[in-house]
Amino acid sequence: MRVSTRFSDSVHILAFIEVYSKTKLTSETIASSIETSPVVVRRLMGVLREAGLIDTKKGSAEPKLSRPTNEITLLDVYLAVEGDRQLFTLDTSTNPECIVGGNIQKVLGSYYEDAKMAALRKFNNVTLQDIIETILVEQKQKEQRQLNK
Amino acid sequence: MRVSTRFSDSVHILAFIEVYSKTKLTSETIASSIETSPVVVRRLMGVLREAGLIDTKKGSAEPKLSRPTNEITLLDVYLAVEGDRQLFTLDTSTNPECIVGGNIQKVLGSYYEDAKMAALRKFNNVTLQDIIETILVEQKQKEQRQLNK
DNA sequence: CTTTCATGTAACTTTTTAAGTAACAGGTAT
DNA sequence: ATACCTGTTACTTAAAAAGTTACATGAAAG
Repeated sequence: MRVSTRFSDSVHILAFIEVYSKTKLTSETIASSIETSPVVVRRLMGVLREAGLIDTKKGSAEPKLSRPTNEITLLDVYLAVEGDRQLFTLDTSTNPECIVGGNIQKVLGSYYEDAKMAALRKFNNVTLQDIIETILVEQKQKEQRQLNK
Repeated sequence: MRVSTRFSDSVHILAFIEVYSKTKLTSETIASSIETSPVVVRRLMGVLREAGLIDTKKGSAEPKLSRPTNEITLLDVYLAVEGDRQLFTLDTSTNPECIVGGNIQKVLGSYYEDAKMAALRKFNNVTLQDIIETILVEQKQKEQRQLNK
């Protein structure tokens, strides 16, 4: 398949809404930062709205975060857009008559779960505030490097 | 895109080779346990061979593990088939002129790396021997449940 | 030594999933 | 009332992996 960038783009949208909260936040504007189409942005924002992460009003370009940035974690965003889709993909059609084929799904699946959980725990410890603050620090460094030239 | 089951299928192949080491191990036989085509199996086995996990001989249906099962980890298999592909996908085309678009890749990317590393560390602690022993225990439980009916 | 069977590999097709595009009904606001 | 924007549907395109076909070449048994 085409690799999904929905998680990545959703974090982008949330960070953008916060960083540019003083400006006009049309799906067009946000799309130009992500370099995608406005429809893709509106679709993702629909998902984020349903997950209770943002508030939007039809017809009006004023999306707002539903909670402070330090109360939104990467895990919240991940779960909003990916749900409980498996992270490592099990082959779910294996021969049940075979010792290996008949048991590997359950066995491998549980190790996959452990690994996924380890990753999601990391995401639960990172907030949107962390992301934004780090972005702003990176930006200042970048500007300083420009000046030093 | 279609979701890849290569990691899953590769573990399947390795476990199958060990569990059924006394039988004739054609790509056809292995494929019937995975419920896929022999070509897919041969392709994956090619990858596993290049990664030094199995030894095969052209024309002869006698694949062998290159190392004992307790010296092959899920991480070895994962790296063999997935390489260092990103686990969580960054959107790599964002607007560099924007504060968010210009920095989010680096920032999010590093959190993605942390999460991926946490997952891979789990995989590095699980050996093929663990997988096989657990499969065999599951199988015995299954057989016992049959008898109790 | 030839027949049978298997591997390794290339080329092509199909399937799947998400992104991109077009269109539009219905709010919002000046 | 006019201009703009969202939310949503339907359709098209793109990308990646799996499935399929085909075949050259090696192995091994009679």
